[in-house]
Amino acid sequence: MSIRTGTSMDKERDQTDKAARLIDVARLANVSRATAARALGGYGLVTDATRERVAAAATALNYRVNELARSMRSGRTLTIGVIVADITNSFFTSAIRAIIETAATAGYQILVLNSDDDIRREREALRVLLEKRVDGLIVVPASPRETDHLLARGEPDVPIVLLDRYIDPPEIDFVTTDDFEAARAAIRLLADRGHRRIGMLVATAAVASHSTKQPKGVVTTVSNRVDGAIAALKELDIPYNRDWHRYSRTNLAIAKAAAIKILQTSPRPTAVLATNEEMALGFVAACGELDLSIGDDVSLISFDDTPWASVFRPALSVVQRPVYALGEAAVTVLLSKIAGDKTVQSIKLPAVLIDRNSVGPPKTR
Amino acid sequence: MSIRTGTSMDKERDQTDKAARLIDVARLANVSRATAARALGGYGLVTDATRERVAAAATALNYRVNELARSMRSGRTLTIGVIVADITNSFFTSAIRAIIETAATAGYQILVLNSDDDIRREREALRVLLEKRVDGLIVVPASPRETDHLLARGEPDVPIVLLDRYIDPPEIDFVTTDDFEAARAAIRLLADRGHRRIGMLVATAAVASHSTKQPKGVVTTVSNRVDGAIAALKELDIPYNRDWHRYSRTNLAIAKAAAIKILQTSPRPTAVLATNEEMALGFVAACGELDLSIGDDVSLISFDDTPWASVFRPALSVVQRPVYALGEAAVTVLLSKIAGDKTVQSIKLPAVLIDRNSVGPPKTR
DNA sequence: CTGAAAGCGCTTACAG
DNA sequence: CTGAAAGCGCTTACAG
Repeated sequence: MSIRTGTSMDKERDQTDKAARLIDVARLANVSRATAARALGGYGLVTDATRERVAAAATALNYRVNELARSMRSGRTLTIGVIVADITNSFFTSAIRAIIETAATAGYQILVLNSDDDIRREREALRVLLEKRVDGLIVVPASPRETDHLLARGEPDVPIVLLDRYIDPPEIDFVTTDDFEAARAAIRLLADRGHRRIGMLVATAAVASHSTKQPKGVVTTVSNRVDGAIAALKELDIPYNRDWHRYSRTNLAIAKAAAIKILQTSPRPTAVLATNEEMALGFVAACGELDLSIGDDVSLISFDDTPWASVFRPALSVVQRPVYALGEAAVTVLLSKIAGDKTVQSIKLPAVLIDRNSVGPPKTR
Repeated sequence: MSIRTGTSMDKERDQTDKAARLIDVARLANVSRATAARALGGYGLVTDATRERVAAAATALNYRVNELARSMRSGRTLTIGVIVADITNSFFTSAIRAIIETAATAGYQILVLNSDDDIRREREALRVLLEKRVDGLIVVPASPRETDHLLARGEPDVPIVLLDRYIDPPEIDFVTTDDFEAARAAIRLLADRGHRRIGMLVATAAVASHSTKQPKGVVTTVSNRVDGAIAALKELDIPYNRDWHRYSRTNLAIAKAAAIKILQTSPRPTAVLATNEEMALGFVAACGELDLSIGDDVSLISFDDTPWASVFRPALSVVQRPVYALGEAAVTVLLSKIAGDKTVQSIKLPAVLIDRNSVGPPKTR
């Protein structure tokens, strides 16, 4: 019967040679492949006796299903592809953790790729994920405009949800923070405390170093935060001073240089809003170098509540984005789309202001 | 000829219905599947004319190879599975980045899973990766002893390399830092600066909260660092004081509590070695709470050069592990094993001491 | 409740 | 240089 290899040392070979296949398990349990599959997969009808025999055979042979074959036949991989801008950024790693945990409860695995905020790498990552036949995609898009590859995913429509940022004609579902409101609230906090000279340190991958004017192709989180801040300034009749606003590449050294530029204007701003962890760090470093005391000589509020933000002296006042909820929501929306839901769901979650000690009253010299 | 579907609206269907397959491309280009595959894959012999015709057909149909099928047939997935303790930890994310970049140059993709330093989740992650038929594995093992699943990977021996930590009888290749020497050097730096009352804040997942005695099942990086530190103390004839040494779960609040315990002994240590980012942060938080000035009232040196370490005031003196080189080396070793190399290669890279401003002379009251 | 057969989409020998 | 055929390891209808 055993056509596969034939001779007497089958047992030994099974252990040392090749991974056991379903047919090996089936033979050992004296059933057909179909029955073995049903027993192992826990679907269809099988007698308890058969199920046990098959289970025992599988254990004996150290059988492990070949997911490649299973997926090919079933047409599903139970895998979600994720493309983030920067796997090294704590905001994204926290989001990834939320995605992994949420997806796991539904039996889905996660395949994470990095785009480095580079549209070419994003295209490449998308291609790879599609070739691996992921069942759905969660993408932090590198650009709000260059989106053809996201829109034309080829396949009979692999479901996709954008995370954190969205695209310009909002043709794809997204899950994000209300960045406009968050920035607006941050500015209002500064104003409430008496600040009238307010600057901004804005992180973006769209610029090589740092610059005073907004580069092209800036991502929605960036434009929304800037717009929200400017709207607040207008509402409050606070003048907008170009020299106090800088767009900086997301990089500590560059952020520091940009912050120094801002702080060397005269008069300098009495308070600054930083749009992410690197900008906050760069600002702190600049203050160290210029011997300015934060919360006293100059105030700081920044996006994202990193672990060190509360440990710093002074503890940093921050805009805390609901990162876990964001990742969770992205998966939930995606799973509903995978299940066939056609309605577009775009979710904007509110951020919360955590006021610690880096925002004091303005120091008037 | 066209058995698949038959009728006249084939073109339309190809665009809206199903993803194009190799056979669709082949038909459109008027060649066999074998030829189409060769043209697309860039292997075997094909005329330029044929190659171009096939390429045009592929583009026209928006063809994307099915990696599942390709892998099943070829027996390779060009994917490396990675299991890390904590995807949220900056040391591991930097290592992952190095792994991704190094692997990419050889055409390999990375599939990252998280174990949370939990042996059960590690087993589960391993199973998933093996079922997905990864070509190799890079694992940060959660335990030096519970290693049966790592040793018996089933498959005809899927290559594996351990990263950062290794297992007790060192039966599996590993790439790690020389933690013993690094800790020893850190202690010597403290001693050189005059410290004789030296404590240690040790991160470990093997304890629920914090404790004064070393828990069972501690990972090699932990035991090596502790051993290195103790060896240095012995060499220098510095007394070892149990109350100044704490094992803490890797968690900011717990680390802070543990640090407070250490700092409330009397006399308290004049310097402390922290074994990772969380411990350093916890120690800083504790000093803030107890109103102790770092580098003055008490000195600190810690493992891992995080972005904020140099921005803090005082800037933290740290043991900088060669994280990028570690990830790179892990991939290099793994690829050589995938290529069939049977020699065991265990690599220990040296760390470097970066002395900034958190280590001052001991303050004698 | 169980089995025989077909087929998922490729690539790999083998012929020509 | 190109093609016909087999087969990777499963699961899915379809019979019985």
